[in-house]
Amino acid sequence: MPSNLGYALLGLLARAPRTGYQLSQAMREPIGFFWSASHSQVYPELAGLESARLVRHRVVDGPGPRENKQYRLTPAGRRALADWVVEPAAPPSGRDEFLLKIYSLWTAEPARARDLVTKQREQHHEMLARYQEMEQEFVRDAPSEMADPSTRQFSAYATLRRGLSFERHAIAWCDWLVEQLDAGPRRS
Amino acid sequence: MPSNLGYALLGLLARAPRTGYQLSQAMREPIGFFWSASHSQVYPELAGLESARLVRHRVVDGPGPRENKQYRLTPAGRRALADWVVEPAAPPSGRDEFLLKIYSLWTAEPARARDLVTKQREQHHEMLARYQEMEQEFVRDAPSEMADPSTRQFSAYATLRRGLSFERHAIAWCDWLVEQLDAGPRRS
DNA sequence: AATATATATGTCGAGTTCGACATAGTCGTA
DNA sequence: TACGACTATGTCGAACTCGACATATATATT
Repeated sequence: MPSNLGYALLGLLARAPRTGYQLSQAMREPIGFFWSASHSQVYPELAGLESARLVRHRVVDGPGPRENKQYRLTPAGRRALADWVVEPAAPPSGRDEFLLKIYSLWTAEPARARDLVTKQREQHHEMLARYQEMEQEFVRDAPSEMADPSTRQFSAYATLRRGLSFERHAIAWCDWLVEQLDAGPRRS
Repeated sequence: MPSNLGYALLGLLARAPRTGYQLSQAMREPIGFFWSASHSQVYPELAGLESARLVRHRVVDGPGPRENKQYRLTPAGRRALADWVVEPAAPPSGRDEFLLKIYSLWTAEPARARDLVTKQREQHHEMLARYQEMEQEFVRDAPSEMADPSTRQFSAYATLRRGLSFERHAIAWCDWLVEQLDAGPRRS
């Protein structure tokens, strides 16, 4: 049984054949927005998927110095992916270093605390801008597929839409927090 | 240098002295909402913090069968926590199994895809209800501290507020997604 | 009286993840 | 022509994480 990373790779290969290097790049972006992995994880996982007969590869020639192994899904791989997709997902273990800091924010100097939050707000703003650019690309390149749930473009757009919503709400929350910090201690 | 888990424990001990068992429970809830860890991680980490002189323990008697080690922060521990809090947080590695499934949703049968999303929506709804109960507890127990950023209650409320906002947006996104799935393939 | 659950602290092994190391050709820039 | 960045595939070790195992008393339920 593949790991989540394995299914991420199967999901990419279901869209198009790719080399290990290309898969590694795709794991940075766009998959990295919700599941990241470095190339040192990708290559062993890919070997595992092949020994489980879920993917196959053939050597093609490319610009690089090494042999290019292009991977594709097998019918069994396609089935494994479709079965996994509809199984309920485990609740996210939810590791957010920033929220962990916020939980202890009361121990910090107020001015430094404010800096931390405004810096985080800026980062969310940058991510939002990046997502908005990606949204424009969808509108440009695949306006009709975006509304058709049976297309790979729709699935990708759905994840992007979650990112947009998430960043907007994170910014609003940062704004609220800065407001509270600026108001300071108030005895009622 | 402690790990993030170490700082989570320091953050709990900055609020009150606790035993390893109590810390393990707190890592489930409320810390678990943004940073989870099982007791098998807590005990070794606690030993590490002690050898770094960031916490100290003394044996007290309790209801359990074993000795109760009650831990507290040292001045150095308090300093280490306050310094860590205001350092910028690393961007979250963002591992969301559900979004990974959504990225491959187009490979699934429409009816099963719909089931998956509505089930996820229900889970978000349950979490929202839980958070709302916790919010009521804040209003009941510490209405004045909630507005004072220098209190531990404010910090905890700030994280709760993020959870509330996150769940509401997640539900709205699920609703949008179900709507799209129900509309089905539309050729324009 | 028996059973299950909570208290309480730990160890162990398997799996996951990350950064660093290794190798080497191509292409654009200074 | 030297340098860095990109292409391309892989290994290695350290750290992190999780579930299972181990032990043993107090309390509540059946």
